[in-house]
Amino acid sequence: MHLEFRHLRTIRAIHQAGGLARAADLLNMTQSALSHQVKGLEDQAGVELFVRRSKPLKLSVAGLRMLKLAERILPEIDALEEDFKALKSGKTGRLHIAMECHACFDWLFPVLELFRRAWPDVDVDIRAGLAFEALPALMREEVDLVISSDPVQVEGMMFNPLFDYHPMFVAAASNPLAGKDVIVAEDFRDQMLITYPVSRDKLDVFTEILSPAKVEPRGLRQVELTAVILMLVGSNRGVSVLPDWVLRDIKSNADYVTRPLGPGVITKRLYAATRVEDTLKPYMAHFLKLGRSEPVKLQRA
Amino acid sequence: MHLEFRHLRTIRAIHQAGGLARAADLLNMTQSALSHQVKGLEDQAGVELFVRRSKPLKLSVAGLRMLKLAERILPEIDALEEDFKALKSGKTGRLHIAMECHACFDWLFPVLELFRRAWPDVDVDIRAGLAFEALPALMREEVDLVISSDPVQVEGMMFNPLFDYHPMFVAAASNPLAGKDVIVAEDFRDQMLITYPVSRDKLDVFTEILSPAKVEPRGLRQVELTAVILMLVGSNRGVSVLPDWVLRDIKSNADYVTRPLGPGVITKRLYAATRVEDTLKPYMAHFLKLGRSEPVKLQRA
DNA sequence: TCCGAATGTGAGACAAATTCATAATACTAA
DNA sequence: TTAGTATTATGAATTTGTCTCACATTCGGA
Repeated sequence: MHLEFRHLRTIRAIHQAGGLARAADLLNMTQSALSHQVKGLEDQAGVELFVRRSKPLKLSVAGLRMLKLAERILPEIDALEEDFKALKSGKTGRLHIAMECHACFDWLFPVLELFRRAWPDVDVDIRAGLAFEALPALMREEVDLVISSDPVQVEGMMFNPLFDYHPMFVAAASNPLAGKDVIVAEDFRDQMLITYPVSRDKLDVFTEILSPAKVEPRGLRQVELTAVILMLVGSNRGVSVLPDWVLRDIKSNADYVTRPLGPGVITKRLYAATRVEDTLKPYMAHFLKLGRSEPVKLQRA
Repeated sequence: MHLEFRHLRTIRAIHQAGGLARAADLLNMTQSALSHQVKGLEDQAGVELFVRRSKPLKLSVAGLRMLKLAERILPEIDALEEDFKALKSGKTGRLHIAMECHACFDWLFPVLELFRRAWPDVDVDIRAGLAFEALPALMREEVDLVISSDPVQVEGMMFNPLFDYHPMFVAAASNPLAGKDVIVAEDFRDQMLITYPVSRDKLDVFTEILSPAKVEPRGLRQVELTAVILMLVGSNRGVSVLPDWVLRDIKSNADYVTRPLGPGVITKRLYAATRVEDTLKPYMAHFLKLGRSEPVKLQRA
């Protein structure tokens, strides 16, 4: 049975119009075409859809069954078209974010809260699973935005700068290094270093300080959660290097000391990588704007 | 946007098969045709339905939205086809009955009870409203069966005989006519006659007795319900003529007398009129069988 | 950088849907 | 009944759309 949407519309129109000729008008086609179509449909279905004995053509039992289907399905099609229209105009869409940066939760969450309120119809998600390669996933449209501090030139991708930050040294107030104003690579030799569980090329402390100086810390410990890292640091089980925005809460805490890394001032920039065709979408533009301004405000607060 | 079921099937197949070429196999068409179709669909929708960057073609966000629709709608289509198949094989259908015979409730109800148990999927109804013309309604498929005792030759209709009955005279035991063994037309001259509220040509007492003899009863009273007629007769407010099956309950009641009409024995036959094309449907055949056998059993009980 | 697999393109064949003109049929009102 | 009107059916020609075939293109991995 070769049913088509056309047929459902026909059934509905004939029912509404109460007759074939009027229905033909409704559907902008000739009465003849409708007659042919109806006949073909009945042949296909092998069932009489209409009562032909009476002149203003009327639905039969089977026809009514089909009408019910039509009235259930056709609005769904319209809904789909509405959704597509919204998609095209950018009112709706998907914003699945992959973070290459563990500590980014801290500012990303407040930003996403603001975003959700402005774009309730956009499907938001964060993929913290750093196991997979974020940029290829972005290309494959498995995610729509990647937070990263390592911009690369890739066709079809765009690295939108968000804000600058400084990797900061953090240790317990009781740690001997608390006496120094600036921490340099050599200072790590006697320390247990606590980092997120990612490869060294994703960790500022290695890329900016230790690797260039070819210094290896006394020991290394990998911890998932920022709060746990701070706890361990607080009890002097090790030291760490974290973005400054993470440390705003403990700057005024007497148990900790935070120090800039040296010798020179180290500044890093965070980027949001997107597919070029997405960059112009209104909700994406809005998210980028929030991602530029909000974290800065947070740092000041 | 010119969506068709074909497209929904395509979306689903591509998702299932995980690629355009494999999907083409699934749908028994060339990969080329699918490619054309998909392109056309995307043009129509104005939305990218697929991620083309990676080679085994994959659904995009919009594509997934459409997939959801497909998975909701396609099973419904299948269900419809199932229903139609069942309709064709006659498992399901409609049996709306019109009665030209008021008293038929008495045997029809038990018959319908039996029928409902055997054909639960057939939509059963009785239209007692005798206001409308039953046979034209049958033709127009407003009803599917007409109980009648006046067979007529009509193209496309069939009068299936059910059973024979005898119109019987009934009166109060105190009525003078109780003394007679057989009641003839002249006997009605002094009586108040109680009938159903239908035209004379539908009443056995007129068609069989009074009209031929050109006798008019003393008075006429029209009452809707059989039980009320019997009540009035019991209190000797009038006499009546009813089919014998209605009177089986009062045959043994000392308040009433029932007498045959004369001079000759009067036998009438009840028919079930159907449209010829319905007559072969299994459920219809079954109903006719029940209509032939059950009322006879009832009369004996 | 090359190979193989997967998708895209264009022309022609074919099927299906539509239209126009007209016939057949049912309803309505006198 | 019957004429008149409204409604549906039919047939042939035309248009539209979809498929296949053959070939071009692109992508991903060795």
